[in-house]
Amino acid sequence: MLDMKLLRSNLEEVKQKLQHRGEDLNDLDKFAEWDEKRRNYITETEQLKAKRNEVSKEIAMLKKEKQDADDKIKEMREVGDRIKEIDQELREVEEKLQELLFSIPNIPHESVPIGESEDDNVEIRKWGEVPQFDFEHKPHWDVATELDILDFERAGKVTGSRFVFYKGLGARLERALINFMMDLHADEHGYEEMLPPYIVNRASMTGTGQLPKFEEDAFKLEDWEYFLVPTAEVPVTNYYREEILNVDQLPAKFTAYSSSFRSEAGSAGRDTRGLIRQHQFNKVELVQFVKPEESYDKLEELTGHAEKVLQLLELPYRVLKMCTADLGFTAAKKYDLEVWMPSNDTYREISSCSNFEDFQARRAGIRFRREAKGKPEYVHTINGSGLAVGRTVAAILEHYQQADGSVKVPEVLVPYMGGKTVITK
RNA sequence: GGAGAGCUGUCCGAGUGGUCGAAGGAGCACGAUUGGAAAUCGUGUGUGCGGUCAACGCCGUACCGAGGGUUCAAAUCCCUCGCUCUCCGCCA
Repeated sequence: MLDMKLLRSNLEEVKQKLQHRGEDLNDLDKFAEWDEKRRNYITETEQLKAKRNEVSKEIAMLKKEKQDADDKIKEMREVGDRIKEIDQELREVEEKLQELLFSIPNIPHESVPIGESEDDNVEIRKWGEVPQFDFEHKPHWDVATELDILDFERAGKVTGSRFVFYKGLGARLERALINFMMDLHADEHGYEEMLPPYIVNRASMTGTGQLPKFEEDAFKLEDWEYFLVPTAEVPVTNYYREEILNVDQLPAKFTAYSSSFRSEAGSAGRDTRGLIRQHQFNKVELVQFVKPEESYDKLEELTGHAEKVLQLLELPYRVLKMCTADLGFTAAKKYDLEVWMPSNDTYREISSCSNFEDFQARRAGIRFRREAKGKPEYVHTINGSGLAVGRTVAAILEHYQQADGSVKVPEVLVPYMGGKTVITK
């Protein structure tokens, strides 16, 4: 959510900054009208309320002295009716205004490249060598199915498409990766570990920006105003919803493992095979609540924390700076980490690191105070995957496969795999 | 699932229709006192919105779990919902 005061004073400038996002902004023109209406209603109703409060005190006095107050009571009854009318109008215009505010995306940071599509994202660095294989190379789903460590078919029977069973050392590998990532972020990168609820309420989904606009992307529980989390970002960011933090709590850094659930509405037919696009996947998330002046430095730092996972796993990747058209609704700036995926012969997204500035904080009411009596200010929130675990497994299976069909265990994972150095049949 | 109790400011806690943004206490901040500290005394100590101001601020309004209702007037009465606690049942 954007600052209403900013919209009030610089509407044209905001529109200009948003124009490269490729979003429909026609409603923005209504802002000035509704905002003015709202303020007029407020002024009017508050004046009447002041009057009512005043006269009510007089009525109390009169009654105490056993005097007649019928005239004043009658007058106030009319005032009360009028207040009700105006409040109703006010409520209606505020609803429209809020709907509008919730539909406006975040303003891109000045360092974000202007672009029309994902083709305009800018590669800013590359790490590692793209591998050459001297044997017939297989996609990860074939590697895994032959080793009997992933079972897509039975998952289709038990649940449906885009679900999977991990088995044996496959399940162990997923668990090893989760532990490895969590340990790295908790012990080396200074994040506090968190295990959040997998189900959240509507207010939380609204706080981080999934709702109201993207409800079709989420799994909603029937008969409940509850949603399966699409990412641990939602519960962890909302941990401090409607709170005022002390400045010495910042930066607050949390790393959380959770399963993530996405309906994948609109991506029918894409990545139908393998682990790349599942309705349920595991993810280790990094979330930071920071002071506004630090958020861009912290974004670089957090992105580095995610990159460190790929480096330790020795998986080649590149970092993309997302352009205005590919920022998503909530981010002011975003880096994607893409791992080389041999079966696709291209890089595939494995992490997304974003600075939301105060966009989420304003929606979720997360503030901090610099001094004991200072005015509360909105924090900045940043987060990133560190990493998407399923896609990491896919990358490992493809990069570490050997000619005989076995898969070597990356060195850093060996202790997490009970000492096993290779996955064989 | 059944029965009951509760939800008030940073915290504890009083308040069952009028002068209550809310007693009292604790905490915290500042000042006095002190060589320094403790103790003591004094002052202050929420947020949103609207208005006003160069600014400190000031004025108005709203907020006592959330939302609705009754009333001239609601922390206080009524309804719905949420959460917490206790007992019973069930259960990993």
